[in-house]
Amino acid sequence: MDAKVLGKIKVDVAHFKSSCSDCHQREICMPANASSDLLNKIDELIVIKRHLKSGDILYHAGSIFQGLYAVKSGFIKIENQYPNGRLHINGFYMMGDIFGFDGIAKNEHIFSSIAIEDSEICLIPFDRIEHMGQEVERLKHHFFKLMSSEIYRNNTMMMLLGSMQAEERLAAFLLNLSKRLKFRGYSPNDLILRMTREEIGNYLGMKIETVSRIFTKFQEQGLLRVHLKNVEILNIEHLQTISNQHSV
Amino acid sequence: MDAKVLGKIKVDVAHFKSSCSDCHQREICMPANASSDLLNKIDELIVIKRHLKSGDILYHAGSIFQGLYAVKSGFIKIENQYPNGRLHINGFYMMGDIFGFDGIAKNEHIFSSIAIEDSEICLIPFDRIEHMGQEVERLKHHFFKLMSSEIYRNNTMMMLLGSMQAEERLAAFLLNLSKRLKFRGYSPNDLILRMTREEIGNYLGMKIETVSRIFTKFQEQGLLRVHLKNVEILNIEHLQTISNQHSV
DNA sequence: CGGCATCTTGAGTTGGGTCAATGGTCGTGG
DNA sequence: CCACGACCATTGACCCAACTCAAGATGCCG
Repeated sequence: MDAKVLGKIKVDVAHFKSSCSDCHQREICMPANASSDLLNKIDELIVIKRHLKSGDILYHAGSIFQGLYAVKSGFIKIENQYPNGRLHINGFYMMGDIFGFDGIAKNEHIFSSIAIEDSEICLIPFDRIEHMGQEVERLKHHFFKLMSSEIYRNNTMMMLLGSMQAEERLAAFLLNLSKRLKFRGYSPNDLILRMTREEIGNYLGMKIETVSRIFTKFQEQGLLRVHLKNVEILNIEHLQTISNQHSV
Repeated sequence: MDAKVLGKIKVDVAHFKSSCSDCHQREICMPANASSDLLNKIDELIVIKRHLKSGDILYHAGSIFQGLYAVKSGFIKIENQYPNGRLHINGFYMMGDIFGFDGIAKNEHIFSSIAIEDSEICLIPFDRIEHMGQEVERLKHHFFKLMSSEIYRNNTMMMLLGSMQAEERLAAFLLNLSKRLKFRGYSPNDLILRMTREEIGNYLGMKIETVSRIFTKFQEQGLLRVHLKNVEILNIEHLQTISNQHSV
């Protein structure tokens, strides 16, 4: 592994410091507390960088757990295929996000991980971290925090799925994407959806037709300008109101 | 702390070895791999045992994170109060379950934890574990596994909330309770619900009237015998069919 | 025994699902 | 460059599961 690659990876790793996995409504971002020692340590850990094409499967349910993954570029979806044939998309991960925690419990993955556009992914071998002892304690602690955030994020999704109306869900989804893009230095108003309407619908627990209808409605209300995967947010405040409106 | 108390705690701790946090459909139970050294180690860690009365708050959103909790007896619900006033019950924890992971991310709790019947709880101070070094590596690893299981459990709930019908949800809920009771050596057919219809409804993303109607319907179909909080499962296979039926 | 919380049941309404048809976009290959 | 086909998105008409509102029933506790 040459210095240039190491350098690039170091950039990835920087995202660890402030990875904001999927914050809905409340902020759950990590404190920027990783020392440069830690970063060097991680350089030794991140051994594999993989390029995925859209549709490629990174791992599927049952694959042996090798470690966690950091998204360098692109978009990844995590989905769960149930024995009865049902499928649920668990989350979308973008640059700087870390995923793969589902593999820790049984040492094999429970979900599947699929690129929804061409992506670059770094593997962080977990067992190596686990056996490096004291030095990487802070890193481990960070993983605990990431998992805890994931649990919080999940709860937010449960809340969304369990008690929000379709319009609120879509508004929350768009605001979440917007926030994550802003966090990464992009415009919070110009979204390019990397997923299909079908995937959005599955993620949000609604049908593709409903997703489509609500996009149209939001556009008619002047909240968005929608053209297929390009979504421009015109009135973020109103969108916020919608995502919170059905109180109690 | 006297020997008797230590002894009692050791019993709690045994649940760690095979804690089955909330398995829906697929089994996610932990391998029984804790050595007795480890158990002794944990004895040193578990310092506080608390008795809670029904309705008591163990911690609430914003409380400083002290550690994880193991349920010795009773029933605990975890709920999340949103700024807009909405409330969502995240899960129910019973004897042998470990909860409190929501506090790790920000070093303060994000959810609230409330006893829904008189309960006994053991605190496992997390920072102490984090700073005990190599010896408790396996314990830490176990916590990683528990958190990973929790993430899986959450996903199952998302799936349930996002795409299952009311009858399927209630069937899945009852089967889950049944399985957890069986796992702990109780009859899988005689359930005493510790939560109200309202709490069940909130957890499952449906209204109290719907919960009630479905209980009635299941009873009419001869699947259950229901009398308030006492539920006897008469036909577990049929219940299983219902919870899986709406394939694709 | 009364007061209160919880649970059940009924009647009417509606959000979002289903089914079906059409329209757009993009990649591929002639 | 255009034409074809595959996929994706939109729109309309209809329907039903679950919600809302409202009234009663049941059990519990002082």
